[in-house]
Amino acid sequence: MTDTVPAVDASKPVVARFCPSPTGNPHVGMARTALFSWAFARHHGGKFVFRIEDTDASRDNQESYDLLVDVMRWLGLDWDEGVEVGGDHGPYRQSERMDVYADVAQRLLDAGLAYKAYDTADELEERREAARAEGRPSGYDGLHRDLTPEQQAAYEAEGRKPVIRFKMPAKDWTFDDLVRGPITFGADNVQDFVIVRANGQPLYTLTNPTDDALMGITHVLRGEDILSSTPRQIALYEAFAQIGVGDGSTPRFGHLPYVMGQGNRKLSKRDPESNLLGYREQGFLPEGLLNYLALLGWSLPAVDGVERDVFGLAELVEAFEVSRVNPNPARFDLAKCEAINGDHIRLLPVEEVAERLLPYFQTAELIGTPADDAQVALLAAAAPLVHERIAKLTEAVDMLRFLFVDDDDFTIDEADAAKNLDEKGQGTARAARDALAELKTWDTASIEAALRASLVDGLGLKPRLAFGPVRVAVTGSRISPPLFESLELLGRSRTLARLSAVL
RNA sequence: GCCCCGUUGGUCUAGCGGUUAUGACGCCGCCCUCUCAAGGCGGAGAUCGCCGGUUCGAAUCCGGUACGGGGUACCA
Repeated sequence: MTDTVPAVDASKPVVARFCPSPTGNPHVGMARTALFSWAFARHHGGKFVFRIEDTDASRDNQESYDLLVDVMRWLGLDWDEGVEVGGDHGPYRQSERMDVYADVAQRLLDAGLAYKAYDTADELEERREAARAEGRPSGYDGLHRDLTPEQQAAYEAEGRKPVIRFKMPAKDWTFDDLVRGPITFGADNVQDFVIVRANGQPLYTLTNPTDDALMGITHVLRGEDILSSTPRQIALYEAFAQIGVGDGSTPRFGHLPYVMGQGNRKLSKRDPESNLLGYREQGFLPEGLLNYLALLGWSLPAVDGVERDVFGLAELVEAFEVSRVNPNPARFDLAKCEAINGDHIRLLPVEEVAERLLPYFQTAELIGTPADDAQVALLAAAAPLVHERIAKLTEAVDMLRFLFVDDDDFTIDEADAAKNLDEKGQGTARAARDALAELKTWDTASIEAALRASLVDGLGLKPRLAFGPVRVAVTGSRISPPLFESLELLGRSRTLARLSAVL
C-alpha cells in the first residue's frame, strides 16, 4: 500500500498535536479531533504533543484543565510531550508562555511585519458596513497600516491604545489540505488581523502558530471551523521564517469535519450527548467510544472486500490514513455508539468485564470500597450472565442488583408483579419454593431440573409461564439474567425467602 | 453582501469511468430460547442534491445551480 504521508519535508518525522482550550466540559467533538491527530502521529511513528491554550482568562478554568487531562488518560490517548509530562519545548500551557508571545509580537513589529492600529470599534464597524454595502469583503481595510510616527503619537495623545495587526502580504493563498485537497483564498479576502489586543493580551491568532512553530509541529489536524483562518497562519509562518521563530517551515493542515447533533447543528457543549465524562459514567468503554468516534469521518479499509467497523486502537493506528478522512459532517448517533460499545464489551474476556464492572458497582454502593473478596468473587461469577446482554457497563448494575442488594432494600417492579404474581403466579411461586426447598444439590442443573419437574411437568405450565413468576419474585423484574444460574448465585436461603415473601 | 467547505437509504459509510450501488446502526419477519440479550437467516429502505456537458458508458470527470454549514471579532 502506498503511504500517502503528506510531509512538509519527507526527512522530518511527524509531530502532531492536540491543543484544546480548557473551557467547560470536554466534549466528543474534541475527543474525535484528539483521536485523529493522535492516530496520525502514531501511524507515522511520530510524536504527539498535548498543549493547553488557556490565553482567555475570562473563559478558562482549572477544573476544566484537570478534566481534559483526566479524560485524555481515560481514553488512552497518550502524549510524548506536553502538560503533566513535560518535554523540550515547555511550558505547555499558554498562560505560562506570555513572555514568548510578547517577544514574538515585538519582533514582528520591529521587522515591519506587523503594525499598531488605533481604530476604535465604532470606526471599524462603520467601515465594515460600508464595505459590505458595496459588495466588498468586510475585513480590515488597512487604514492604519502605514501610519507615520507623528500620526501614531497623535492617537496615543488622544489616549487610544493600539492593537497589533499582522500585515498580510498581498498575494493569493493556496494550501493542500490533508483531507480536502487544494484550497485557495484570494488576496482580497484575507486582511490584516489582530494578533495582540489593546490590553496587551495575545490572541489565538498569534499564540497558536507561535507554539506550533516553536514546538516543531509538522501536521495540524483540527476542526473545519477554523479552516478559513489557515491563510493567516501560513502567512505568519512565512513571517516567522524571516524573524527566526521556529525552523522556518510551515506545517501541513488538515481540517476535520464537524460532529453534528440533532438537526443541522454542530454538536454543542449543551447537548447531553456531547459530554465526554457522561460516557464514562454511563459505562462506555474507552475503546468502544473511540471506535465509534473514528467512524465519524473515517473507516477501516476493506480487506478482501470485507468491511469491518468494529476494531481496536491498534488496528486504527495501523490503518489510519488522513487521506481517507471524509470531509463531510457526520451526525452523532447514540444508538450506534452503544451498539459498537456492546460489541467491544463482548470482545473482552469475561474476567476483564468483571474487573471493569467493579467500580460501577462501587459507585452504585452495591459493593463496598474497598471491596471484600466475597463480593468480588460474586461479581466474577455473575459477569458471564450479563456479558452478552449489555451495551454499557452500567446496565450490568441494574441487571445484577438483586444479587448484591441488602435483603431489606430488595424491591419488585410493581407492574411486573401485577402481571406475574397474581393468584395463579403465586401458586407457581409456592410450587417452586416447595420444590427448591427439598433440593439436595444447589447448582444450576439441579435447580433447573427441579423447577421443570415441578412446574412444567407437575403443573403442566408452558416454560415461559412457569418461570415468569419465579423470575419476578426472585430478581424483582420480568427481565433478568438467566434464571437458574441466577438462583444458584443467589443461594438457597435467599431464594426461598424471596419466594416466600410474595405468597 | 463577500470568502471557504460540504451534498450516496432515517443515520454513519464503501465506491476513484462499466457493480443487481458496499457494509454497519436502526426498523420488520423468522430461527434459537426460561425473560432479555447475544447469535443465525431473510426483508423493506438510495432514480448517488439538481441541471447540463464530456464519454460507447458517469455516483465517479467538467461547468453551472440549489440547499446546508463555517468564516467574515480586540472568540477559538
